[in-house]
Amino acid sequence: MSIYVGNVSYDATEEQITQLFSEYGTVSRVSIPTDRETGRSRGFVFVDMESVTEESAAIDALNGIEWLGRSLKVNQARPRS
DNA sequence: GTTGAGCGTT
Repeated sequence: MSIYVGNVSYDATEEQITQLFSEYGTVSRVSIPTDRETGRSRGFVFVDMESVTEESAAIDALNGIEWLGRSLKVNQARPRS
């Protein structure tokens, strides 16, 4: 069970993501995939929490909010291919 | 600037 967060600012850090999501539960993992060539954030992150209840709460609360100047798109993550 | 890795031949 993990959360996908799209449209995230390139300036966002794991720590900032953790703090944001910790408001709604315990963050067990944060992943910010970076572009292999440029080393830059790709503009989205993945967050895992300790229970589906917490994840649902976080998705519900954070989807669509403005954060670091960007409008977050928070969804249930798709499985990695 | 919207879904994570790896470079492996079952």
